[in-house]
Amino acid sequence: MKSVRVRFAPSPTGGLHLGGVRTALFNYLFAKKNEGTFVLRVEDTDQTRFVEGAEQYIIDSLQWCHILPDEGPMKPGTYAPYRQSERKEIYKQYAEKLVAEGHAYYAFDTPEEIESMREKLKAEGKHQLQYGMETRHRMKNSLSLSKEETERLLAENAPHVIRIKVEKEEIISFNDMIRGPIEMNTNTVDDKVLLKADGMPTYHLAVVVDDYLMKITHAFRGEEWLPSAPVHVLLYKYLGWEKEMPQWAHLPLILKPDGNGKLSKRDGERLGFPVFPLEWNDPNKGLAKGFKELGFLPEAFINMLAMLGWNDGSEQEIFSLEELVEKFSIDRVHAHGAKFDYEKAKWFNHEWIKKLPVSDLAKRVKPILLNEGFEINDPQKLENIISLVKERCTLLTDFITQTSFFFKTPETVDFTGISSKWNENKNQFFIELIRAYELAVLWKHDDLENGFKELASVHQIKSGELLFAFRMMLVGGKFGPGVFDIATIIGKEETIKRIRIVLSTLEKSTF
RNA sequence: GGCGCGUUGGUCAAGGGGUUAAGACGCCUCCCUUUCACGGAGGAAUCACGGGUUCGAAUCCCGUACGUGCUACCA
Repeated sequence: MKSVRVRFAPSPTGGLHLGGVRTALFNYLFAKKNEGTFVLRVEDTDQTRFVEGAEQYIIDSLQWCHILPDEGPMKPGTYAPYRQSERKEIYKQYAEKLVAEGHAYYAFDTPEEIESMREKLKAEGKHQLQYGMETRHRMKNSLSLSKEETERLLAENAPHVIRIKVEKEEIISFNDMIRGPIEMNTNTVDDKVLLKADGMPTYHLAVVVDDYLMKITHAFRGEEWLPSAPVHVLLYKYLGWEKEMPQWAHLPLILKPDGNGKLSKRDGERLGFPVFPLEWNDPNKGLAKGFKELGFLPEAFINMLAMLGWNDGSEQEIFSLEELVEKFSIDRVHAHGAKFDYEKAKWFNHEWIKKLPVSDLAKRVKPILLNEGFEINDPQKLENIISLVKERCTLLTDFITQTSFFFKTPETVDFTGISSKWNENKNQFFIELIRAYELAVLWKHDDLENGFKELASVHQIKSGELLFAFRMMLVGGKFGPGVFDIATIIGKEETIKRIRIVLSTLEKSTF
């Protein structure tokens, strides 16, 4: 059996958005599952749209998600180079071969001439405005021109492209791993440009040549490529590579959450969620935050992406990369698009925060807290804090507000809940609590709680109201883990300090 | 316009001739918790429409509608 080689071939023009990462993920899963090779190749066939830094961005993104290519632009292997701009001569050679064998031709038309052809067709009431079997004889190309004229133009270096010559009334059929058998008539296929006037290939020529030369066995790409698949099948046929044609899978689209159409960067801005794995700074479109910066775990990110268009038929929803490799099967990928749901994406992250071992989670949370200016000197203390608050955190960045009171005295305290019910008795309770806590030798959770409750019954106050006030003193707001857990961690001195601060403020405002 | 692909609650979805049509997110109610979460128990909400085929259709076939993609010297 031939070993599996899949390729991920993004174009470095607009970063790498959700759909792109998912294609990469499915490629990776399929390759791993079959103990095959994952090839990363860069489709920079259009220099005018190439964005500087995008190639590195793609690599960084895939590394963040732990989809590490075995081969790629960073690690040239047997089939290098992987950048299409570096393979220019290879494509030209095959394009010329196709011309020589009568499957392609030179076309000398200017864009204006093509435009006027379309205008004319429109005027004639035609629906199909393509440069193809119906129109090529009216145009300026090596099929309509005499041999001498063609040679003269070529000798003069007249600008020209090479177009595929699509034959009439031919049924193209191929099998899609997701959609099953697909048939299309060549009559609706136009004579696509294969080699551009600048000598660069179009995508159509480049994929076919690269996949063949790099011995690709399985090719996954977005559904938007389905209509041009016949051109690629034709190229395999004309180049005599039919037996080497990879198996295709056209992945469904990821759609906007609210309306219609493919998810775009603008939708993210409009609806307030990221569409890029990492922060992406497009020189033309500006900065866009990524899932990483917003506090997503890569585990949750790929888990969420995998479930958008695939499931294993069971009720399981939380999968690690390893589990995905084990369970993945291409025939369970859906044929229809799925709307992206940011709420569900956050739910995945929440689940992963709860699932990850505390020590692992601490490593990822620590830099975020350090960046916030929190002082972390005791790793065990950090882990204790994290295990106390992790259920309350959906995003990694939530740990900032959920842990700040462990590191800093609250700057503002929400008094609205306590000041209205405040009285001298309660005031006296806390004064005595300070005294009792000052005398505490061991600073233990249960002792603190018992002491607190005994004192409350002495004062004949329901401990609920007091606990609420105590929480305000320690946390500053109506959230966080148990108050005695907090007191235990922040320590005697800090606990007493916080009670005093609030007490004096209340004294000023209430009495 | 032409061609392709698709259509199960608001969203992600299981199901592939006989089911009370799973489950998850979100929403609502209650329990737990004298906070916020976690957790637990419930609830509302679905087979796009019309024809066939069949004893029987969400499931198979055909139409229609709707959605979406392509229709560039972009990928």
